[in-house]
This record gives sequence, C-alpha cells and structure tokens, in this order.
Amino acid sequence: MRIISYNVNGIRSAMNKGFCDWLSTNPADVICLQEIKANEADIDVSAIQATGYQSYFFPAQKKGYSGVGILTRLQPSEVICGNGFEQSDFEGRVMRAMINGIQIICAYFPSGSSGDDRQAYKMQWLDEFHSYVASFKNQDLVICGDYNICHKPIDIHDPVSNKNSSGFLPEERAWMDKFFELGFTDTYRHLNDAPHQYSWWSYRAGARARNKGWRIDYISVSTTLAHVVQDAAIYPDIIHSDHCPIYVSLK
DNA sequence: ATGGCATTGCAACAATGA
Repeated sequence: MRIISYNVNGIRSAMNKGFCDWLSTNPADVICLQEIKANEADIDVSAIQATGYQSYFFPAQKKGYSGVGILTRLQPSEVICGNGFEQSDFEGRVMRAMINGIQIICAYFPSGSSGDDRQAYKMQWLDEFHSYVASFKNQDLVICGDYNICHKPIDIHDPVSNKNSSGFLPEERAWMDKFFELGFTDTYRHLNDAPHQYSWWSYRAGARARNKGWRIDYISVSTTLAHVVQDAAIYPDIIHSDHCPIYVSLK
C-alpha cells in the first residue's frame, strides 16, 4: 500500500495550482490531507473523484480553518472523524480510516506560533493525542500528518537560531521521543539519514528556493510494521502549498 | 529582535500560520 501525507494549505488553493492533475498521476493509494481550510460543500469533490479517489473530509467548525481529509483508491471498511477530544474535534484535527486491515490516522497537530495560549493548547493536544494512539492496543497503525515539530537538529535548517521557536522547543522534541518510544517508527528516518530534507518552507524571503526548511510532516508506523516499509520519500518539487507531500510504501 | 508571505472570511483588513 502506498500512502502520502500532505498539508495542502487550503485545498481550494491547491486545486487552483494543479492539485488534481497531480492526483491523476496516481501518486498513492491513500492520501492524508491536512489544512483543507474548507467545508465539503465548498470543495469541488467531483473533480477529485474524476481522478479515481474517493474523498472523506473532517472540516473544522470554524469556517476556512484547519480541517483534515482522506482520499483513497481503496475501499475503507470504516472512516471515523475526530478522536473524542472536544477542542481537537472542534478544530477538525484528527480522522482515521481502516483500509486493508490497517488503521490509518490523519492528524494536523496545532501550531504554537501565534501566541502563548496556542502553545499551551499544543502541549495539551500532544498529551491527548498520545493517549489516543496508546488506546489502539496491539493494532497496526500508520500515523500520517503535519506534526508541527522538528524532531532533531538534522530536521531543521538552523537549529541554533530556532532553539526558542515553536516547533523546535525542547518539550516538543521530548514529546516526539516519548511518542516514538511508545512504539512508533519514523518511516523516513528508518530508511534515510540524509540532512537538508524538509517538508515545509516559509513563504518569506525565498526560503524554499534556498531550501531553508523544516521537516515537520511525518508518516509514522507501529514499530511492528517497520519491516514492511519498502520505500519512504519526500517530494519537494510538488508545489501546491508551503508544505510538500511525503510518501511511504508498505509491503 | 523584527519582518518577510500566503490563504481565508468577508468585503476592510483581521486571524492564522511555523
């Protein structure tokens, strides 16, 4: 099974930049989307379906904000919106689909960049998400998403000047350690130790052209699944968003 | 330390993002 995670920064904006042409190339069997920033009624779903994907969306209650979605060429046996935490579900941050016997979770972790209150909420959300994934005892999980955290210095272009930046704070990086220790594997790092590999770049100051980025998007799998990870990739040349798609293929 | 850029809602800028 081939899986992609992609923060599209507004699915309508991405569709205006050729997102469906890219879908038509059949880039994966399942595509987890974050930051759709739209209600389903405002999305041209027929244009997506014409590329061969079924679509499921979980928008935020707040119009034009956050929201996640799953596009799939395979029939899910179950699709669940939300993870049971009130604020997270109000903001449309987590959904999951059971596909070919694997629980695929799509998550848009909060940003803490807009102020102390949002950073505090991010830390609360991380605690909640940890208990959510821990509740799937003995099940194989694939956790796709925009984690909004760089795990290690290799995952950010300038670890020194960003040492106090939300997304690279010690407590956030410690959460990533704890998350992986719970029994998950970072599929990209499992296969690749190359530096300068990023999935998000600021729109400002030509950051993307200069590859001044952050690796904040991940596809994690239950460590019991690590042996079936065939390939993992980042696609920085696919440009419909300030993030790029990331990819994994499972045997 | 600051600002820089983009999407969206809603019709002028405000909110948000990392």
